[in-house]
Amino acid sequence: MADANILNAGNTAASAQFLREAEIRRGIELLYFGYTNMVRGADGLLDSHGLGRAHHRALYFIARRPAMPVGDLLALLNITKQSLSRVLADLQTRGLVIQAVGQRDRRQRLLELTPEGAALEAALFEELRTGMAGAYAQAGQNAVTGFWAVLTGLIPAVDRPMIQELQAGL
Amino acid sequence: MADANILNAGNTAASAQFLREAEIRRGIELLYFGYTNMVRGADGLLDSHGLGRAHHRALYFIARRPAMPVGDLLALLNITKQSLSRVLADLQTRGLVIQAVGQRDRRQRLLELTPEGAALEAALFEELRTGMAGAYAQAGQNAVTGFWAVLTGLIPAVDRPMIQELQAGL
DNA sequence: CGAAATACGTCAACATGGCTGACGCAAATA
DNA sequence: TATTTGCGTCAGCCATGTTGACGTATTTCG
Repeated sequence: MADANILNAGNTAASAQFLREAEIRRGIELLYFGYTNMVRGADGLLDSHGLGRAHHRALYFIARRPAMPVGDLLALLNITKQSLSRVLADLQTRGLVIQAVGQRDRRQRLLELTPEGAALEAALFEELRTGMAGAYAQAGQNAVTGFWAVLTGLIPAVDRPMIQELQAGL
Repeated sequence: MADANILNAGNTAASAQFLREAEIRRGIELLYFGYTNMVRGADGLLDSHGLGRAHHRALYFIARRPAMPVGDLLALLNITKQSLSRVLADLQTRGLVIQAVGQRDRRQRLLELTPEGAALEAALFEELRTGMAGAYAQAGQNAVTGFWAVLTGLIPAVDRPMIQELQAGL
């Protein structure tokens, strides 16, 4: 992160060089292939449970933030409540997720994983963990820091607090 | 990249520490949000042309590798030819893509962008470029190198040559 | 207190972009 | 010449996103 200040301290010539199209395209492509390969890692396990990627995303975030209200999950997933409702209905029917009435605000429905849901999420996470841990180990800690920095920069500033809250204290 | 050797030279205790779950989850989440925000950047322009993300992916790769045979594009996109055929039919109908018979192998159909297709791809690329260039600039060159390294590690080794060929000489 | 806003659920219809299976044809290759 | 390869196509299905319209319980505000 400190590098940014050093490198871009008014050095527009170096910036222009640095931001050449080929380097941008390389980033786009690696991001595309890296992302799709990561999520593909869990497809087999999802399939064996009759679930899809949308279910995985919901399980993932509920595991990450237990007692999350439906509205917060909607904001993270950035989909409509109608889309989410199908996914949540599936998960509840299968006994993987339960809802509790909020205590502070009784209109809220707080989402929780059942023990079975937690077990499945853990198994799904393990599939992702393997790939990510391998990539981290190959690249080294310094690279991981850069990986985080660039990805953070891709997220609109308004959305960053939401994600920081997700990751806070973990 | 050299860091990896230094950091992981048989230091299993440090590795275990380094690969803690929280750091894995952070990577998963940033990769998810970073990827979705990047691709979302082009949605407006795609919409205004009546196209979707699948069309964008095809346009992108055809622009990247002119005269690419259909089979190569299928391998990059990792979808079925039936799925791709719908997308290519749309693009050809709109005059954005044309096919030429291969000279070496006349069974092949080599994909090319028309001038209109190239113009649209350039505009779509500009949407992505803005976001990626901003992230690169914020994070710094050193971070970008780490970003590439981690993402490369997420791609199965068998697939890497295909992507390197895509990026070769650019 | 009463009105308005909020959090959530639901029904219905539709679009996008994946998938499988089955066939056909022209061109290259064994 | 027989087989394999590269590509196209018809047909149907599935997962997951969308819009629009309503309903209900609860909270908040004037």
